[in-house]
Amino acid sequence: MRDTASSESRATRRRQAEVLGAAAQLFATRGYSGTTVQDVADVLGILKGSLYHYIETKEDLLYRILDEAHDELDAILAVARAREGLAPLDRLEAYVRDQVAYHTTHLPEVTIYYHDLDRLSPARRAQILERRRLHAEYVQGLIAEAQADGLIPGDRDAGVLANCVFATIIWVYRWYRPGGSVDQEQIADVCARFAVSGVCGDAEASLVPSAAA
Amino acid sequence: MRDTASSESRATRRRQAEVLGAAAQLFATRGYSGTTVQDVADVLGILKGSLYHYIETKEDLLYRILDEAHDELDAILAVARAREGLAPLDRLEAYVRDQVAYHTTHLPEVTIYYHDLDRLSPARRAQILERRRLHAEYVQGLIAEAQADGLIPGDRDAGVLANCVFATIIWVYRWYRPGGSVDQEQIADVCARFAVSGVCGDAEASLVPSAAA
Amino acid sequence: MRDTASSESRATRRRQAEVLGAAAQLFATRGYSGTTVQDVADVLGILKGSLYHYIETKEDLLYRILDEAHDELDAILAVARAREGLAPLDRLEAYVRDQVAYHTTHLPEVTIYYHDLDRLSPARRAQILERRRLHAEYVQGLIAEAQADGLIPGDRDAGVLANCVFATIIWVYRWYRPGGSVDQEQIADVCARFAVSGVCGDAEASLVPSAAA
Amino acid sequence: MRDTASSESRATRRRQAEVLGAAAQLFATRGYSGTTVQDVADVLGILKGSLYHYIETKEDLLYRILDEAHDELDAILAVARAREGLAPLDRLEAYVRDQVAYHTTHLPEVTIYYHDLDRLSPARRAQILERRRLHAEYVQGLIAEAQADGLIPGDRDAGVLANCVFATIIWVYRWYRPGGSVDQEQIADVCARFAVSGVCGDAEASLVPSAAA
DNA sequence: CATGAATGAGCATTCATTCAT
DNA sequence: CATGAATGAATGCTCATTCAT
Repeated sequence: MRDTASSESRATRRRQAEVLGAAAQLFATRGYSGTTVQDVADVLGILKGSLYHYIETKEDLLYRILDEAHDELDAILAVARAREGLAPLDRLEAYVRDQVAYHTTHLPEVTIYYHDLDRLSPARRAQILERRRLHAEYVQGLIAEAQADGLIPGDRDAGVLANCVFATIIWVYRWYRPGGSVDQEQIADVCARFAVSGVCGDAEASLVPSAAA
Repeated sequence: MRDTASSESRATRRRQAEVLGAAAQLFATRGYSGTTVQDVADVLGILKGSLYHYIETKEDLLYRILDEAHDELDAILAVARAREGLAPLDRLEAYVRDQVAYHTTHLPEVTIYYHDLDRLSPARRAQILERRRLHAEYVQGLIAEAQADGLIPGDRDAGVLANCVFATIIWVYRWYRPGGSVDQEQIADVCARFAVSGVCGDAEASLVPSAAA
Repeated sequence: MRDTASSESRATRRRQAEVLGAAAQLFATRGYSGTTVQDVADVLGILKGSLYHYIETKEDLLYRILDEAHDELDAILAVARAREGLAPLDRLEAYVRDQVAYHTTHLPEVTIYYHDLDRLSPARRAQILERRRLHAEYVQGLIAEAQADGLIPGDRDAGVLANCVFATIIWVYRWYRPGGSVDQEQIADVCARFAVSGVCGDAEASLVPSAAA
Repeated sequence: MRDTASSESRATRRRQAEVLGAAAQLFATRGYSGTTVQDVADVLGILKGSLYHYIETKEDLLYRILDEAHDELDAILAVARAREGLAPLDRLEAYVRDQVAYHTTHLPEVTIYYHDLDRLSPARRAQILERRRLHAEYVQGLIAEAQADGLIPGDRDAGVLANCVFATIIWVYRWYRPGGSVDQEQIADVCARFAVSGVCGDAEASLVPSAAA
C-alpha cells in the first residue's frame, strides 16, 4: 500500500502549496494584473517556463488560491450552521467573529478575493460567486429571522443590512495590519458587536436623551 | 461679459469631461490595468494617438478621475464640519448619509477609488491618501467625542470603530446597483442607522433579555 | 517700387532665419532624429502645426541649414581659389586656417553637417556631397601640386593626405568649445601648421638627429 | 577539463556575439536612432519580442558594442604604455599606427562610437568618456614630453595638438572603405607620419626655401 | 498667420504561453 | 523536472503631417 496511490505525492502537494503561496503573496501585493508569471517563478527560484509544470495558465493560480480560500470560508459557514439552539443575533455575532478572525489571519487571500475575482473566467467567477451567495443567504436569513422574532425592528431591508454586515467583515482587510496596537481577538469582538448592534439599529433610543437635552 | 477669458474654452472643457467620463466608465468596469488606452479612444471615437492630446500618460486619466471625485468627497466633509450645534452621533449619521448618497450616485468613481488607487504613482497616491486621512480623522474624532461625552461605551477602540463606519459607507459600491428594489434614500438611511447603532454597540443590552428569555 | 517685389519680404526672411536658427541649435544639441518638430515650435513660441507655414517637411529644416552653411563654405573655397601667386602649401595653410575659423564660429552648423547629413533624402544628400567634393578636389590638387613641385615627398597618396587635412579641420567641432583657454585664432594657427607639416611629412628627418643624439 | 563551467555556454556566447554583430552592422549603417529593434531581429531571423531574451533595452546593444570596442582600444593603449625605451615621438607614431589599424578594421564599431555615444544614458556615457580620457591624456603626455625634451617646438598648446592627432586617427572611419586602392598598412603609415610630422610643426622651415625660391 | 484637434504609422517594451532539449 | 529560446499579440507612447476654423 504505497501512498503514491493518491493522485499527488506528498512532495508534489507541498510544491504545489509553495507555488500557490508565492503567487498569493505577489497577487496580494501587486495585484493579479500587476504580477507576471516571471515574478512568481523568480520567487520560487525557477524559470518562467518551468512554472508551467505546475499550472496550465496564470489564471489557474488565481482560481486555486480563491478556491482553497473559499474552502475555509465555507467551513466557517458550516460551523455556523451547526450552532443550533442559539438566538439568531448570537449566531450572527459568532459568524462575524469567525469571519473577521479569518480575514485578519489570511490577508493575502482575502485581498485577492476582493480585488481580482473579476479576472477569473466567467465560469469560474460564477462558481465562486455561487459559493459566496450561500454566505449572503445565511446572514440575510439570520437577520430576517431576528426581525420575524421581533428581536430587531423589521422596517429595514434585510438584504441591505446583510450587506452592511459583510461590509464590516470584509473591509477589515483594507485597514488591519498585523502588529498594530489592537490585537486580532479584540478586533473580532469590536466588529462583531458593531455588526450586531448595527442590525439592531436602536441607536435612536439611546440617543433620544442627548437629542432631547 | 465673456467667460472665454479662461485659458480653456468651454468646448475644450466639455471634451476633457467626455474623456474623463469615458475613462471612468471603462476603468470601473474592467479595472485600470484591464483597460487600454485604445479602449478609451474607441469609446471616444478617436484614434489612440489622438487621445494623447488630452493626456500625457494613461495614469493622468486615473489621477484626474480620482482628484475630481475627491473634490466632491471633500465638499461632503466641509458640509459636515459646518454642521455645528449637533450631537456627535447626529453629525456622524448625517455624514454617513451624505457619503452613502455620494457612493450610490457615483459608482464608477468610487469603484476606481477603491480598486485602482495603487496604480497611481507614489507621489500622487500619497496626495490622495492625505485627503482621505482628513475624513478618517473627522469620523474618529466624532466617535471619540461621543465616548468622552458618555453617549456610547468607551471600551472600544475609536479607530477600529471608525474603520467599521467607513466599511459601511464604502462597501455600498460593491453591492448597490441602480434600479434595485430599495431606493437610494432608503439605503442611505439604513446605512447611517446601521453605522450609528454599530458605534453605540449596545446590542447586548437589548439582546440579553431575548437571550435570557 | 515696393520691396515686396522680391519673393519674400524682409520680415518673412527674418522669420525664416529665426526658424532655421532655432532648428540648428536643437539639431546640434539633440541630433536631427532626437529633435521633434514640437521642440522647434516650442523654441519659436508657436504651435507645432503653425511651423508648417514655414516648412514643408522636417527635412526641409535640415536641408536649408546645410545648404546655407555650404554657401559659406564654398565662399571660403572661392577665396582660396582666388589666392594666386602663392606656393601650394601656403595656399593650403590659408585654406585650413579659414576653414578652422569657420568651424570654430559655426559649431551648430558643422555639428549637424557631420552628424546628420545622412538623414537627408538621397537626392539632397548627393547635392551636398557634390559640393563637398569640390573642396576635396581642391585640397588634393594642392597636395599633388606640391608633390609634383618637389616641395613634399611624393611617396604618399595625395588622397589619403587630403583626408588627413580635412580630419584636422573637421574634428575641431568635436573638441573646441568657446571660452576655452586657447582662442580661435591660435587654434586656426595650430591646426593649419599641423596640417601643413603633416603633409610635408618630414618628421623623421628632424627626429633622426634627436634619436641619434 | 571542460570550460562549460562558465555561466554562459559557448552556444550562448556565440549567439550573444551574433546579436551584437547584427546590431553593430545596422547601427553603423543607419545610426542608432534610425535602427529599430525590429531591424535587428529581422537580421537575426527572430521576432522582435524574442530579441529581448538577449537584451533588456535597446540601449544595452549600444552600450555593449561600445564597451567591447573600448576593451580593444584600451588594449592598444596598454601596449603603447608598455613600449618603453622609445623616444616620445616614436611612441606616438606607433600608437597612431595601431589606432588607425584598429579603425580601418573595425569600421562599424568606431562609426557607432563617434556617432551615437550621446544616445547612451548619462551614467554609461560618462563611463565610456572616462576610458577615452585616458587615451587623450596619454597622447597629450607624449606631446608635452617631446616639447619638454626639445624635440618639437613648445610654442603650441599640447592639448590642441593632441586633438589634431586624434582627428587624424578618428576621421579615417569617414573616408576609408575596404577595397580601395591604398591598403590598410599604407594608410596607417601615412596617418602616423602625418600626425607625427604635424606635431613637429616644422613645415615652415622646409617651406621657407621654396617660398623664397 | 496661427490654432489645436486629429491622423496613422511606427516604436520600444512586456508578457503569457509553447516546446525542443 | 527544468531549461531557455522563441512566439505573437498587445500595450503605452511618439511624432511628422494635415486641415478645418
